[in-house]
Amino acid sequence: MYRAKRFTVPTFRENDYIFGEVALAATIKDIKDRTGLSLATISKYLNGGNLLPENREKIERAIKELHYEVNEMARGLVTSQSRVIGIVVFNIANVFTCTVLRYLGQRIREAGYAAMICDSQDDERMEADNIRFLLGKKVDGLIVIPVAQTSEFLDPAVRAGIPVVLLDRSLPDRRFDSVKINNAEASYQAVDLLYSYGHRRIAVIGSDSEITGRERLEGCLRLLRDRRTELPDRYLKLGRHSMEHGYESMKELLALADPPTAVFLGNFEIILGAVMAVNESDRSCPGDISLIGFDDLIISNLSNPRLTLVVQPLEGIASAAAELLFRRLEQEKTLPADKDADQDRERQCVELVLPARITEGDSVARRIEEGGDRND
Amino acid sequence: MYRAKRFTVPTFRENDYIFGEVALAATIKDIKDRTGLSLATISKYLNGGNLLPENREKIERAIKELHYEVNEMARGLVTSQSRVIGIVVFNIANVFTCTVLRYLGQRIREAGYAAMICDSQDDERMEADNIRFLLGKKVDGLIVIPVAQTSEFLDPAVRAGIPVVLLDRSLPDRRFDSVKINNAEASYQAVDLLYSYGHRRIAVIGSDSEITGRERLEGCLRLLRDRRTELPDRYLKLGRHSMEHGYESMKELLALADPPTAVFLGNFEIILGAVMAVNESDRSCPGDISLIGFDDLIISNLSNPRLTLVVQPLEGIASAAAELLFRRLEQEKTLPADKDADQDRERQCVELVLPARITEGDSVARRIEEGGDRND
DNA sequence: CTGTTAGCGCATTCAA
DNA sequence: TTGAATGCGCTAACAG
Repeated sequence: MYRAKRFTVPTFRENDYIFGEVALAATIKDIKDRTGLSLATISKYLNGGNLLPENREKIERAIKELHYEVNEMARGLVTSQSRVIGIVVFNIANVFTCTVLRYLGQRIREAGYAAMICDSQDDERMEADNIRFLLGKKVDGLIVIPVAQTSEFLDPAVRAGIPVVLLDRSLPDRRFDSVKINNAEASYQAVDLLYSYGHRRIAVIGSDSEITGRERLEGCLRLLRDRRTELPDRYLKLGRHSMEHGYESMKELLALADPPTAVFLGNFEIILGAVMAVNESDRSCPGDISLIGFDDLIISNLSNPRLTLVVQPLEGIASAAAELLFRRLEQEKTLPADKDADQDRERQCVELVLPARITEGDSVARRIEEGGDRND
Repeated sequence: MYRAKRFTVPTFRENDYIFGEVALAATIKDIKDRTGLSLATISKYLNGGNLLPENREKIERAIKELHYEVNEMARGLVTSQSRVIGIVVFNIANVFTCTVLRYLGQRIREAGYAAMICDSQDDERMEADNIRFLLGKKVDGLIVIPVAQTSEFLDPAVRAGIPVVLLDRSLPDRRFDSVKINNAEASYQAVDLLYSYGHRRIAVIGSDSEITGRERLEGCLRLLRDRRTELPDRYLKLGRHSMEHGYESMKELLALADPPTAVFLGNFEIILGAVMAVNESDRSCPGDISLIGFDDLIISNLSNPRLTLVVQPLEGIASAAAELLFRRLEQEKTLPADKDADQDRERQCVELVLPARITEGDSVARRIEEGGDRND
C-alpha cells in the first residue's frame, strides 16, 4: 500500500487545495521529513511538551503548510481513550431531548471532549446496540437517557470500566450515577396549585408505563390524599406518554356528566393531545377547564391562554450530568487500579435530584368558593 | 439465532467481569489464544469471510465468553475508514433539526454506518471546529446543515477527499451535493393561497439574512408581482429567523391604521413570536387576521385555530441526503484514483430540490369580496 | 480455507 | 531537550 497521490510541496508556496486532486492526509512522518525532527519530538509538541522555540516554530509551520491534523484513530489506539463522550438518547425527535443535548454538548466541549450522539428511537434493542457501538468506538464515558427499565443493557459498559451517568430517568437498580428532577415533588406542587386555586374536581392524565410517569403520578396521588380529595376512577387516565393518550383521555373527561374543573397533564406529548382535544371541543381554557402541564417551554408561548407548566431545569440537569461524568473520569485517573477503591465507588453511585419549578401562565382559573366544586 | 446460555468452564483463565474489577477488553489475540486459530482467520470471520463451520463455532463461542467487541479505532486505523458519518447541524435545539436528525439516523444505520452528530450552536467558528474534529475522527462522509454562508469551512473536507452533502441550505458556490426544498416556489404557493382566498392586504415577516429566508422572500415577492398586488414597505418586515423578530413585527403590523388581513410567516420561530403577539392583542385569527406559516408540524395541533402551514418533507429530505452521500461513497470505491473522473465529479455536484406541500388548517379566512380589501 | 507477516499513525518508554 | 525503537488492535497481502 503506497501513496499514490501526493503533493510535493514547493518551498515557498502554500500547500493549497488543488481542484480535482485528493491529497492523503499528512502524518507526523510527513512533518518529520519536512522539519528533520524526530517523531518523538513532534509527538511531544502535539501533546504540549517542552521544546526549543526554534523547533516549535518549524513544526508549526510544517503543520500549517501540510494541513496536518492529528489522526484521532491512531492516537486513540495508543492511548486507548478517545476523548469522546457517548450520548444515548431514548428519542432524539423530541424537544426535551434536543434541549438537553444542546447543553450537554456545550459542557462536553468546554471540557475538551467531543460528543457522539446516538438515537435509540424508543427501541430497547437499538439502545443496547448503541451502547455496544459506542463502546467499540472507545468512548471515555457515557451519558444515557434510557428507554429500558432495567440496566442490563449497560453491562458491557460496566465490563469495559467506563463511567455512565443516567439522565432524566434513573433505573431501579442503583448501579449508576444519575441526574433527574424530583418528579413526584414537582407533581405534588402542581396539583397543590390547582387545589389552592380552589379546584376540587381534579383529573390526572398520566403514564404508568414509564418511570417518570409513575413518579409524577405518585406525587399527584399523594397531594390528593393529603388534601383529602377524592380521585374517582373516571378522573384518572393512565396510558403512555403520548399525544394519542392525551387526546383521547381529554375527550373522555370532557364528555363526562361531571367533568373535572382542572386537569394535570403528565408530559409534553400529553399536553399536546389534551390541548388539541380542548380546542376541538366547545369548552375553553381556563373558563371551563383549567390545565397544568409537565414539561416544555415552547408551547407556553404559543398557546392561548399561556399554559401553566412545571418546567425542568434542563441546563442544570445537563450541567450536573456532565460534571458527574467528568468527576468520575478524573477519579479514574487518580485511582488507577485500586481494587478496594473500586469497590467503594460501585456502592457510592450518586443520585442527583434537582428541583423543578412552576411557571404560571393563564391556564388555571381561580375558583372562588373554597372547598366548593360547583361551577359558577 | 438463539443460543442457550451455557457454562463452559474456561481452560485458561476466567476473563469475566468481576465486581469492582475492570477487565481489559478482549482482543482478537485473546480469542486466538482461546481457539488456537490465527489472527487472520478470526479477522476473516469478523469481516464476513468463509470458514469451516467448526472454526466459526469456536470463534463465536470465544467471542461470547470473552465479551469480545471489535476495537473500531484499530480497525479504522488500518482501513482508514470509520464507517461513521459526521453530521454537523447549525442548531440542535430545534424541531426541524431534531426531526431531520431522526430520519438521517435511521437511514445511516440502515446502511450499516453510524452517525456522529455535532452542534454548531449557530456559530461559524464552532462549525469550522466541528468539521475539523470530525475529520480527525476520520468520518467517511459529512452531512451538513450549515450556518456559514460560504463553503470555505468545508475546505478541509475537500482536501481530505471526503464527500459532503449539504442539507436544507445550499451554498452559493456549488461545490457540494445538496438537498433542500424549493423555498421560493413553496412561498409562492403559500402567498397564492392567501391571494386566492381573497386577501389583498398581505404582509410578510421574513428574513433577508439567511439563505432560506431570502429564497422564501423571493417567492412571496414574485407572487405579489404576478398578481399585481402591492407590498407597501410597512407590510414587509425583514429581520432574522427569530421569535423576537416575529413578535415585534406582528405587533407593529397590528398597530397599523390599515393592518394587513393576512400575514406570511417565514419560519418556525417567526410563527411562534407572531402567534404570541396575536394572542396578546385583542385581535383573533382568522377573524381579524389570517396567518400562513412556514415549517413545522407540532404546533399545528396545538394552536387554536390550527395553523395553515407549508410543511417540508423532512423524511424525504433526510433520505435523499443520505442516499446522495452513500452514492458518493460507492462511487469512490469504484473509481479509485482516476484523476479525470475526479474532475468530472467535482463539476457534477447534484442539487436536489424537493417540493414542499401546504397543509391547510383554519388560520386563513376566506374573504368574500374578490379583489376587495375592505374589512367587512 | 488458513497462517505468516507487515504495517496503519501515533505515544511512550529508554538512551543519548 | 531530542532520537530510535516498540507496540496499541486490527486488516490485508501473500504464501501454504
